[in-house]
Amino acid sequence: MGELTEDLGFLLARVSGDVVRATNAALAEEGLRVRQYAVLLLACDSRRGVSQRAMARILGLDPSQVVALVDELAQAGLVERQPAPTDRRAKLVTTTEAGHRKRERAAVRAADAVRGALGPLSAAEQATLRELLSRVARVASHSE
Amino acid sequence: MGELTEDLGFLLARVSGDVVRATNAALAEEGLRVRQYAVLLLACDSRRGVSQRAMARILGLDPSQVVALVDELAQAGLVERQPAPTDRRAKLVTTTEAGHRKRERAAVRAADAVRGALGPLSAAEQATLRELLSRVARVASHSE
DNA sequence: TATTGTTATACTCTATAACTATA
DNA sequence: TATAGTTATAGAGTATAACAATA
Repeated sequence: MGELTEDLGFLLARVSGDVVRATNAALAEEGLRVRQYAVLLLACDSRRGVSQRAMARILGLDPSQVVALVDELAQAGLVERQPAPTDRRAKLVTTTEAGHRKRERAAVRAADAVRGALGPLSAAEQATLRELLSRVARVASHSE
Repeated sequence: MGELTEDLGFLLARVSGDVVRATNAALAEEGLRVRQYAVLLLACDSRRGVSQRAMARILGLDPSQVVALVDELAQAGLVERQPAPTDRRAKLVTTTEAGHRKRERAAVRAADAVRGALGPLSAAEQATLRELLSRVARVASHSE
């Protein structure tokens, strides 16, 4: 074990890659990839829909990438674009009935995959990890 | 804040993405990307050189991806492929003088970038993060 | 002038399959 | 028969720039 394996940047990328791989494999049975699943979740958990710009900020993606993801989900009948009442430039993404059902099934598979990939850590340690990362992510979502 | 922002898989991918982005930007001044930097580090920290297969296992990459990375570093004069004495199939990757100097400069920039990207966490919290992730990564490196 | 959504383009990363030479 | 390195290819992810409609 050399210095690389103690590098925090490397470790994040390494573990994240494994977790994304495992999650993608699990979600494939529902016809979804992690990115699409994340967009679906954001739409599901919002009352009146989310603008694509807001999604991009939360996801850490370029707005143009969100367009493609919403396109795919819309084509699959899982989400819909609706005109925003207050701002005619914006479109709010909302979830269809099928989208909500899909999300339920996908959430179970995704959670299992993540838990499996992080097997070496106890539930308490996974909670610690979640707390630390969410602090970093929260700052990033605000400043972008 | 909905359920997505509490999802451990999402948080890992989100933070990892930001850190890789920041590190790539910092390493660009040395003409390197994180992947190349990781390979350079592995070669630097080995006495007699590392096989590409071993690198692939540690990095969590397909062996064919390592070929391309070593090609790029070799073309830049930073590493060299040498025949393995014990196994004529294998080639050991070693570092040149220029490679060692490049690594020194790159390491400073990379460390700064990671520390900056994880700014919301104290040094102790970053150490906790490192310890947790290294346990997961260690298991993954063995089983693949 | 700035912002939302969008299209387009190029580049990097990821996933597979196949081939060669050795073991 | 299995392993190390390699080549090739297609698909997913990332990074920019530009544009129309609207604020």
